[in-house]
Amino acid sequence: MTRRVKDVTDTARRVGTGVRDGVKDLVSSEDGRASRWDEHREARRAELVEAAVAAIDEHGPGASIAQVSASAGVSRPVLYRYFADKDDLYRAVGAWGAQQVIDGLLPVLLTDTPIRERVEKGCEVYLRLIAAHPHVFFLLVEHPTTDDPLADGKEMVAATIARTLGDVLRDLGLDAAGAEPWAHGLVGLGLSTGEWWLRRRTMSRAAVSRYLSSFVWHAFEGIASEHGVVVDRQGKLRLVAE
Amino acid sequence: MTRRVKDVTDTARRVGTGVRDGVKDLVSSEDGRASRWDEHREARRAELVEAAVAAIDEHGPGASIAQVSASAGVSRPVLYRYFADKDDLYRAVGAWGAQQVIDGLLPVLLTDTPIRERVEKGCEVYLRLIAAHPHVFFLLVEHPTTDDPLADGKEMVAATIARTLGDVLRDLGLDAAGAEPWAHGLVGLGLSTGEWWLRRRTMSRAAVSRYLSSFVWHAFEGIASEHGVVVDRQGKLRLVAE
DNA sequence: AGTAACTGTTACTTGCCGTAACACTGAGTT
DNA sequence: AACTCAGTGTTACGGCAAGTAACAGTTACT
Repeated sequence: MTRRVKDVTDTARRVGTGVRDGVKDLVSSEDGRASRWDEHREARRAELVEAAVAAIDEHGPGASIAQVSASAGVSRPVLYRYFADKDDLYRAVGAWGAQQVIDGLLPVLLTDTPIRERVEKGCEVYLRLIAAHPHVFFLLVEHPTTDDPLADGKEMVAATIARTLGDVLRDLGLDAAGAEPWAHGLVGLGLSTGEWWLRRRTMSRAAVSRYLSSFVWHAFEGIASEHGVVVDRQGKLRLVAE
Repeated sequence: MTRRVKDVTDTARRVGTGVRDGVKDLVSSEDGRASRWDEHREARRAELVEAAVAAIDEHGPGASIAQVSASAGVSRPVLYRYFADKDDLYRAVGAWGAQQVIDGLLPVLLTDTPIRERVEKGCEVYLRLIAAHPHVFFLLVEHPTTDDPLADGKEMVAATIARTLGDVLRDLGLDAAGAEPWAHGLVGLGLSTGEWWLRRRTMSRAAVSRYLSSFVWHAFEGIASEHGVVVDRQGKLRLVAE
């Protein structure tokens, strides 16, 4: 797995004839032969990511390209049409996993039940999700982070959390600079706790979930209250005079 | 980097003649020609780990065996006399880094200044340490975790924290089962926050340190107080009637 | 009809890990 | 003093997995 960061659009370039690179994006001069594949590529990429997920489920996070392509039922060069290299493919898998987590988590966090309940439910959901694809989860953990929040799984999740957390803080008129470090820290907290749990399995999901959520919750509440924000009896945040 | 876990003592076995495996550890029958190297091996291993650290500092966490051996001034096969494979070597590097962290952290955490101060100081020290060898730190982050707490860096730190945290909880007569998940979570929290900081460098160390320590501190205090343990004015823990 | 952008293949190159085979040194054994 | 064990080190090889080249077939737009 190389560390080199490649432009995601390389895939397109690799195939291009070079002739069509000049004045090209004028609306009328579009060649239908070029554009008709645009959505197909996306679909195919997604399909191959699914195959990769299956291969990783089966062979572990170190699954080779050969195993992935076998799982997709094609030969290896095909993969290289859609992904610049192994790293690119595995980053896409990471993004897939992250999306799963985000999709599972956001709805839970954005209800208007008491905050602590949301945190507890969120942990529960999170643990359930990672247990569904442990190997993919390990891949995500181990995979080197890139700086691109769109490509890297951990970054995707962290960015999402940072955004929503920042919103909350700003709404309360608090310093929002902490959103980023806290979000990344939170992600790490989840990753390591999850990894420990999945590897050891020495504790029920419910139990880890309680420990995890109490960690998160108390950190949140403590920080809030230090800045004059308390949680009232309905479980809502409220700014009180300091 | 293979995932296979190898017995650390393989190195010794690989060289053994096979004849001397039977009744051997009787005190008198020791052959001095065998034993005289025992400490030397340790020393050499440590020396090679140092070289690996230097190579990683220079070439990044993906440094090849060739680069490490070059940095040590020897040829590659030499490395394989002391380390079963690349994974073994890099695990040793991880252990080295973890030891740095533990050595730096424990003295700070075990003073008897107010607890919050210790946490803050600890974060500060931690961030300073990882900034000294960012690439080694990244290696540690990415390196797949093994189940052996003696070999894996993250596990080493987590185990240490789990032990001391467990002691504190037991002293207070509280449920200590949370020590493990919390310790691992704490490690992840530190790893991810550290990684984010080192990669982006968008915030001063002092600032991250404050955010990190407030996260940790409030989690700690909140959990404690939920179980009837408060922090008094001297910053000491005190069990109060519930 | 012609062609652009795919579908896919087999066979190759390259890079790096890990090992084999061999020569030398120096302290401990006999 | 002769022997031998556990080291020191080398160069050269084998093998696996990533990534590329080169080539053949298909389908819808021009």
